[in-house]
Amino acid sequence: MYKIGEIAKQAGVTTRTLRYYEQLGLVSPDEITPNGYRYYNDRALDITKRIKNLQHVGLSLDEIKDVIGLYFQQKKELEAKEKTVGYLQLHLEQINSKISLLEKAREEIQEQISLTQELMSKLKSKKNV
Amino acid sequence: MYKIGEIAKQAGVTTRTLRYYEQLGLVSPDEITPNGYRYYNDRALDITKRIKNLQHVGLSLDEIKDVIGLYFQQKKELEAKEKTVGYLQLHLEQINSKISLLEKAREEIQEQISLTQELMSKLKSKKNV
DNA sequence: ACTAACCTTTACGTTAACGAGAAGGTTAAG
DNA sequence: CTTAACCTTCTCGTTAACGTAAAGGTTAGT
Repeated sequence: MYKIGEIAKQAGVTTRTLRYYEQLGLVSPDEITPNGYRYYNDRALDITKRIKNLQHVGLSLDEIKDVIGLYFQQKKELEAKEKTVGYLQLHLEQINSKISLLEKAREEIQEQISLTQELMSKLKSKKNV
Repeated sequence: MYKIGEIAKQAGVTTRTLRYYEQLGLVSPDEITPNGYRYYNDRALDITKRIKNLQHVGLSLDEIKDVIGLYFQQKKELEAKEKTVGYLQLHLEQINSKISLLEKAREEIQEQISLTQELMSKLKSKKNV
């Protein structure tokens, strides 16, 4: 069990952020002692890291709320599995479309790089005459 | 030459957004007539679309401002090419790290999908006894 | 020349995702 | 048993990226 500061440090966020996530229903402490101290487990750390990653690639906390559970399914509940698969596939498409946007960008950048480098070598050969 | 509404429509943004981008120095009209009307060319449309894409994969307008020019280099200026290549490579790394985050997410999702589907088929075979 | 459908600037409003105190209680090591 | 380093709940502030009128000028088709 870790206190909030420990989790925050490991996940690279502030304690404020963790409480805010909790408020949004994204991550919750495993236990809250009578005096109000939050105690987390490793799972909360993983979730927090994943939230950060998804956020970093352009998802809002609101969108993340809809999908974060899909990453950390307990293998117990046997109901409504079909729905789960549906959500997973939707999310997969979302991810894939972002990937292809980024890959397009990457191609363009690489093209610009080689174009520019060609230009530079032409300039250098002129200088070396 | 297109008026602002036309560009907005094509790019899938509002006119407000275009003026806001202009204010940030991201896209400018080709010409502004004496009465204040903005007239754009196709290049502005391309830029706007690219901005939207980059924004969609998690870059802020501030970050975009630093790189958007790299996508639309005029092949004229022959100075400072080395710097340009440097910036391009930095941006490329940025893109690549986002891609790998997304690919990790994708793998996890796919794993969850197959896990869940396995579970479902087990359940179905039980039912069919 | 009329009018719908554009365009302009100015300015206040909104949402998301926290940051930054204030005021005070808790823990853990020496 | 003291004290530094934690933790708590407020509450107000901030930045980004626009939205949304308000009040008025312009264009283009009939």
